[in-house]
Amino acid sequence: MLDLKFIRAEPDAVRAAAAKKRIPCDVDRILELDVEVRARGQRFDELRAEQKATGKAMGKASPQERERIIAQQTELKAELKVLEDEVAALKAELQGHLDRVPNIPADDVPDGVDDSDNVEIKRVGEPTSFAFEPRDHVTLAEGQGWLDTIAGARIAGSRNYILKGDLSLLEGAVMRFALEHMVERGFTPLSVPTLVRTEVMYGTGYFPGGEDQAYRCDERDDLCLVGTAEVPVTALHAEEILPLDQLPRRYVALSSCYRREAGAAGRDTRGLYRVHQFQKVEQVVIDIADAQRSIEHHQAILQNAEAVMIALGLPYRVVNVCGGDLGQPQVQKFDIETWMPSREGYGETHSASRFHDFQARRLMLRYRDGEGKVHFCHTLNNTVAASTRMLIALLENCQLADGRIAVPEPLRPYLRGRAVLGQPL
RNA sequence: GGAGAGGUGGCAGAGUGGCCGAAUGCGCCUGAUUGCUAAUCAGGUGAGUCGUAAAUACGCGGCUCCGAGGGUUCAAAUCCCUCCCUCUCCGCCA
Repeated sequence: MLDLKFIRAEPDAVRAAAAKKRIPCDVDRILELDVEVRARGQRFDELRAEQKATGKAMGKASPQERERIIAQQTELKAELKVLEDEVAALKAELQGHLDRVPNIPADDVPDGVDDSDNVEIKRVGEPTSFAFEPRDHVTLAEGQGWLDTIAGARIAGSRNYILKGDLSLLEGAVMRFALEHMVERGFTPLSVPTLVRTEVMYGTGYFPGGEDQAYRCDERDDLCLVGTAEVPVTALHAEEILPLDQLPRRYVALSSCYRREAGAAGRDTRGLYRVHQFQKVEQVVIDIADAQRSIEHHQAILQNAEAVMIALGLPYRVVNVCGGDLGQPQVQKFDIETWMPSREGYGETHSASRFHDFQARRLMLRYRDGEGKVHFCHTLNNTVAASTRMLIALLENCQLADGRIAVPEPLRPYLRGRAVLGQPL
């Protein structure tokens, strides 16, 4: 959410942002409603002041005066009720608009419509070359008896899967490696709820707009399954005013992630690329409202993830996500895309976002500066490792000619020292 | 899930219809005093919003907020209803 005062002062910046992000936004209506709400709000405040002042005289009034006052107050009350309802309706409409106003993208966010317009800014490693015909991750995993998508679908529907044996262990190894990698870098590990109140989905900017992508409980419980630990972790300090000396906060959390993938029917149906449930290690930074500091954090969390990829020897590139592919809340987003031989291309494995105070404003996540003034924090987050897409990259890039998998050195301690997994196929 | 007790400012804790945005204590800030520290004394110390103003500064003024939302009343922290949360006991259970 943007500051209404900012929208009032810089309506053209908001219009430009909406255009760049291809998100509809009726700035004129917002400004109209803003004027109306304030005008009627002022009138309401005046009447209310009158009501209170008169009411206070009541206690000391004589019986005759009381009758007169009550008559006067009854009239006021009716007028106030009408005004109050009007203001409430206007505010609700205004809030409905504000909930959908996009955050302002950074100047160096490229113009573009969709992910095909994202701009590559860095490439590390070369696409893996093989002296043999490489297998895709499904062929490898099924060949080794490590993957059962038929049973997954029978149990939980399409886009669900069962990892077995060493692939299940490899998943654990990657997650554990990623988690410890971040703990070493000073991030505080958290175990968090993945079933959260709907208001938390709203606070982090997933709602309104992302309802189709999230699983919700039925009306008995006002809860949703999160698509990422970003949601509960960013909301950890909601409604708080953090002391300056406790910032920045750096958190890392391993969690299950749930995605409905509505609208993706028919896309990436084979294998583990697009699934309803996976595990992910996520990093979140909360700090003061300073654009430059946020940029530094953004670079830092990007590097934290890149270090994982480099340690695992996986070829990847970094893209600067274009306006049309950016979500409503982000100021800027850098995706890491990892080489996936079966796709003969790079596939998104990480997403590093910075939000300025967009999430913090909704979450009422604030801090007190050196002068005692209260501000909304800045928030950022990035993937460290997402299980299924990481497994695709590992299986396909680290496969040997005989269908076994060479384990990157950093993962071996989590696999009892084994350097190779599987049997010759 | 059943029974009971509660949710008030950074914390503790008063307040059962108007004089309460809220006693008191602790903490914190400023000043006074004091070799230093401690102690003592005086004053101050929530968030938000609207207005005033050259100003997102200081100040001044209004309004909102006593878990959330509704209701009763001329008037609600206080009475009623619903929900959320915490604690105690019982039941169930990984």
